[in-house]
Amino acid sequence: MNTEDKIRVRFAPSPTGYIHVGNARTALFNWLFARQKGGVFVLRVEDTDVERSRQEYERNLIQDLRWLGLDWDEGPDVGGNFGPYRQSERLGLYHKYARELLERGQAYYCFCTAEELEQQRQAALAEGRMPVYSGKCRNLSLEEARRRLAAGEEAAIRLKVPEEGLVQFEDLVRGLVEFDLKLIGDPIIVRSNGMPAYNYAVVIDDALMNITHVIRGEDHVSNTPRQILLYQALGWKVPVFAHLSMVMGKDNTRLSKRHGATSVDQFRRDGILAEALCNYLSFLGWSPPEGREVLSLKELVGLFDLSRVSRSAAIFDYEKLYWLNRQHLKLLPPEKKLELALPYLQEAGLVGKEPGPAQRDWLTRAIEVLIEGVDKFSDLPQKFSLLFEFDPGKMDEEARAIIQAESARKVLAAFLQKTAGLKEFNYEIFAGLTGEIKKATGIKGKELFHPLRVALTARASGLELDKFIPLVEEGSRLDFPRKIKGCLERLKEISAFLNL
RNA sequence: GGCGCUAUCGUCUAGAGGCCUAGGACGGGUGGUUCUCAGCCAUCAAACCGGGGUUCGAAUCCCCGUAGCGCUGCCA
Repeated sequence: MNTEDKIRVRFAPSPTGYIHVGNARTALFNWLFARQKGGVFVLRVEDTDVERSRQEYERNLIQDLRWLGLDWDEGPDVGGNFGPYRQSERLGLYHKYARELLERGQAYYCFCTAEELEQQRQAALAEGRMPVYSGKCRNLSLEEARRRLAAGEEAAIRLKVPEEGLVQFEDLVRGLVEFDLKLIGDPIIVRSNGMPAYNYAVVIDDALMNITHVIRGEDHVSNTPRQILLYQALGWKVPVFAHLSMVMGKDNTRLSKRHGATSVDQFRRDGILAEALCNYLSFLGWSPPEGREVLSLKELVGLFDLSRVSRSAAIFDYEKLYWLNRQHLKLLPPEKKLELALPYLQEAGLVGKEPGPAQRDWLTRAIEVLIEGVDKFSDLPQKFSLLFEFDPGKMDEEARAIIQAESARKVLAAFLQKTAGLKEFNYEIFAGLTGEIKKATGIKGKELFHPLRVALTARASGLELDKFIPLVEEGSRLDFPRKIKGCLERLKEISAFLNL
């Protein structure tokens, strides 16, 4: 394969805030396609909207994309042979080709005012027509236009589009799509403030950057004919298009803050794994050929297939994302879990700034057992409260009921009595004692263990006691910011609480 | 309003005319795992938008309707 037909795709966000999962999905699909085909992935920043674009947003964008695990071969931060990669730095290019179109008579200056245009638009809408530009300035000569410009008048530049005919293209996910030229009208390519219009800038950039496949959201389908017309006017090769369906919220409206976390940044802060998010995002409109669904980024690259992308909109399902995250969590080595969990535990005030080896070792084991069934890292501190908190006064109804049952009081009295003089406690002692109580009272199983669980944890449910007891005992000897109470201390408190 | 796109379990989807008694996954229900919760395992319920064609045969192709979404900017 020579460089001429090497696949080149791009992700071209505008830096107007944090990156949304819908856009992240588009970025991912482009990246997967490029990586699988041995192509080039380009990052281009579309910052021509002076009103909304902000320099710092570009940093967020890059940070989010990198966090997701996507990398680009060319972009504003890494350079490349087709730069610059910020539209604001390509203004000269847009003007150059606009001039060419003007001189060839394929574009013209339009002096119509915004008010004038708005009036026509309303009129068209009222009559049920497609609001198409009237063509008022279409036949102004370039000389006259330049005279008026020199005299201080402002003008936008419009592309001269054939009045009738059909524009069609073969969309990789949608098949043949066609539009009637009568409904298109002459689009503005350069605004009167000198900035390029979106539909113009993308074409110049995609063409100059040798983009072969334009993979983007479905909301661009209606822009595509105008862009194709531009390619044709410039005599350039039209790329292949693939339009991805929209991502919706639970109520089938566009995904927004109302629906919960929607930005990549939010998911990262919630403690969702990047790989799980990519895995989930890949299922929005695509499905793997075999049944296996828990897939690494690398596996995704191998399996991805644009021809398997579905055409209908997908609703973002947090439950499935969490499930996938749990699956990816399980696959992580213990050290990695500790590394990722630590900030959340520190934030919650459970762990100090630099935990020593003993604490790290203990935390690693605790995380290993507590992370079962946890959706995301931000839920972990709550789980840790099982170890760090013990307050009989805060027991819920269920726990109280268990501990106050007739047989429970019997078990507890016996257990408390046997542990009264103990200086230390561990699981072996616990197991020995419960054996004795079982023999002495005949109480066993749930009746025996459940009250003891409540006595030791002040909760009705939690870790298996053979895991819980060693963790609490060892944890109580470590110097955490929030002291962990040992079992004997807990028993003393529960004894006082129950008045036994 | 116009134009475009879409339409399979609650959700993501498989399905490219007979392999469909419509498959999988999430979520839900039930049972098991002899301390709980979780996890895990097993199991159940759950869908082809409606109407016409085409065909020996349609979830799959065509038309109409309906619904949803997108676009309809000198935003991107």
